[in-house]
Amino acid sequence: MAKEIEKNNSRAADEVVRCLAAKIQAGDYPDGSPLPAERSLMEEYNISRTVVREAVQALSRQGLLQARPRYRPVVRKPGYDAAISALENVVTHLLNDHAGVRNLFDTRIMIEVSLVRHAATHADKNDIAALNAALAENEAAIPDSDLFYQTDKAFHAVLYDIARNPVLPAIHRAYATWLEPQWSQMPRLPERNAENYQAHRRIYDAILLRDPDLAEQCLREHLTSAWEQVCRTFGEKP
Amino acid sequence: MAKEIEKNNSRAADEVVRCLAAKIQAGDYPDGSPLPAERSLMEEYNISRTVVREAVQALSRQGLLQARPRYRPVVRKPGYDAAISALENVVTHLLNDHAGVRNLFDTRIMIEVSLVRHAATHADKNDIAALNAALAENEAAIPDSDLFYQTDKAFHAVLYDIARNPVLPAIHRAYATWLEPQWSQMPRLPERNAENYQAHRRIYDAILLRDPDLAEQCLREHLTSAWEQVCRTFGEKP
DNA sequence: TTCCATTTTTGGTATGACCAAGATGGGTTG
DNA sequence: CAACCCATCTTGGTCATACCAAAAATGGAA
Repeated sequence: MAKEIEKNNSRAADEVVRCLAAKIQAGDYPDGSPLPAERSLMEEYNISRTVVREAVQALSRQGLLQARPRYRPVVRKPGYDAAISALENVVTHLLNDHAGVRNLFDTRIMIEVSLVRHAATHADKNDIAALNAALAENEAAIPDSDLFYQTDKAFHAVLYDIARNPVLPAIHRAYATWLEPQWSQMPRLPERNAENYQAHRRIYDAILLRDPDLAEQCLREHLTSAWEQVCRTFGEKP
Repeated sequence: MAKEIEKNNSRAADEVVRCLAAKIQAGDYPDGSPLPAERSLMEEYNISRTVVREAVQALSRQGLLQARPRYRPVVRKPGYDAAISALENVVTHLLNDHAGVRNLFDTRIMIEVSLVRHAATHADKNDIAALNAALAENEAAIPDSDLFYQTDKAFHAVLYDIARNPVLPAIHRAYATWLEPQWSQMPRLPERNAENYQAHRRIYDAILLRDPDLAEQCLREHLTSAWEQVCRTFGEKP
């Protein structure tokens, strides 16, 4: 009851936001369909267009709507990727300094260490097969740096999939997106690719051996080496 | 050059957003100070108040401004907590179903496992002392469930601090915030507190023994038990 | 100096208008 | 008949203005 009083404290748009969000989640309106026109929402809720636009803007910034500039906002049911995309702007600021990148990269190391340990103890035949396939494509792509980058991501993606937690692949995509600028400026050489492939293979072998400690060690060496490469490229100290 | 054309495609507010964001990051305007009044921004940028408000809303949703309903927006330099708070709304939706909560909780287990393993191998004297102190307060709070909850969080917080990565404490606060609703509905009994305290102690002991595997096992048992408690409370299957 | 009442400032909302770019529909053309 | 093009309507983006209520500033009284 105190709650209503607090909320009464201005913010007419908030109620509309909640209502629309509820409707989106309830399936009415369906995912992928355009939102009703602002002018019709405005009379549906008995509010001014100002408020409608504020609500729409809020929802789109939350990732529940995809609002291209001149087009009708499109409903996008909230997924883990939507959550991640909400972070994008702030993360951009945090990545402005080297320490920020380092901190983010450290969390990636931490997570991937967990993933390979988990894989080394829990991976089933299908997981192993997926890793193997990714590894093969990775090897085949050594001469083509662009393609190698894709297969590199794909190999790591398999690791994120093994845990069967839909949050993790979203996190992986986030890392890939956020750290992309760093990577894209780095020189890409086939010999470097071969090195990375060997690292992937060692990780894979350790998982096959069901040795989490070894897998962790290999993964750490792999990512640490990648980080040192980044530092050399940007002339920063590790 | 194509970029300008794309951006010219509407979005007058975006430029203002970028400009204001830059000024915030540059220190002009200083952190914690209120933003200029809308009407003055409006003449500074030669735009209508509509656009000013849109920009302010955008910035506040990104966490660069803290905009209470009726007050002047306050500048808040982007930190890791700001990033997390940007997630809040979407996460709320994701937590609507049991599976979402489970997925989130699993990531917490994963992260904390990494943390205790790290602590077991790298914690220094100060870290141990901090853990010890948190543990003592935790024990003392067993009879008082509210206080126990605080000290419980504090104990886990120490774990998040040991890795010396500012991202992690922010993540911890996020978990605490997001999972709070689940916890707050659970019965809090001193005997349950005592159980949790014992679990904390076992984790601490394992860290003291420098045994990452044991620490991981204790942590897993602790969190798994907590999860089962949640499931019993809400009548869900694990 | 402290405190309260008044005035000013400022954020929240409503209206109405205009523009330009998408969406629509009907007529023309191959 | 289908593909194409232009006139038109629709709709999102922006602006200007006005009003209200709450916050902040101000000034006078105790």
